[in-house]
Amino acid sequence: MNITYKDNNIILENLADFKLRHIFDCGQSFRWNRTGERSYTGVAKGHALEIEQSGERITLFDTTPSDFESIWYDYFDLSRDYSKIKSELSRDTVLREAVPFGSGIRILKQDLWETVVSFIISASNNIPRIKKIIELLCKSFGEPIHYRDRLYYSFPDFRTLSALSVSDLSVIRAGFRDKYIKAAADAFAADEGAFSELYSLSTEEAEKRLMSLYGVGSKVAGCILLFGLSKTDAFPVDVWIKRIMEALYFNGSADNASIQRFARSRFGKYAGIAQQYLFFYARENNLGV
DNA sequence: CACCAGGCAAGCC
DNA sequence: GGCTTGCATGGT
Repeated sequence: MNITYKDNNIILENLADFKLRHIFDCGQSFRWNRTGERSYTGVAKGHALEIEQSGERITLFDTTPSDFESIWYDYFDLSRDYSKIKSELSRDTVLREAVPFGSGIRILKQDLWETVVSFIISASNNIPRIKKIIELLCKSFGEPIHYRDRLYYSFPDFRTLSALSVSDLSVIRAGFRDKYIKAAADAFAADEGAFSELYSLSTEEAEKRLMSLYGVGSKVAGCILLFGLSKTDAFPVDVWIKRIMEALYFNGSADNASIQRFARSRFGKYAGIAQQYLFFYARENNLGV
């Protein structure tokens, strides 16, 4: 990868395995929107960013080398060799076919607290509405961020949300999920250390602790492990993954726990990345609808 | 062609 | 089974 800094923009060249559409359209994050033919704009870690891709050339607008190094390089998981992972996973015949459909997928390293709340909101919900609720949450309780003559909002921290009542949260129209959000904020505020500890725990142990949160079950915990804690062996099973796994590996019905067990033993430490290729493959091909 | 009523959506309790 | 809400769907 070639990194240059020119006119307040960071330009990346010769970066393999990176496609914005694959990264932002696989259900892992909810705060990025298409703002141009080839660009997306979003907010992460308290910073807004517009990022554009034309072919192999990626431009991060109006940012600094310092922010690139301390935020975006890590956020976009640029140190990971996805080519190697893809070739390892492609020993599986199903994945060999699925991987090319999402060849530019990267697992974003998102903020833990943000993923906890975002995936609590995702339960029994659809993406446009999840995005709306999160946008309302940020507009209502986040901090304003000025970027390129526009106003954006940070994701509100847990202390801010913990100070609210459940009824204060009704403005975001999260429905029955509002009490889960409040409970998660209280849990983080009560013992922040218990959650920063999760990074160093095994996937199983971290999953157990996440599932002790009100409103966090197996699927939501899996997403938090994968997207918020970078536990690449986590394999969240949602209805799409369930359908495609049943079709391609089980030749019939299977319960979620069996699917998760099977996937983790078959795909190992990169099961979660395999899950993303399978998810994208299922969506792109309208499988299991 | 509006409008309404029903179902329902990447789960969890 | 119930939960909130908004939206796609199909019927009037």
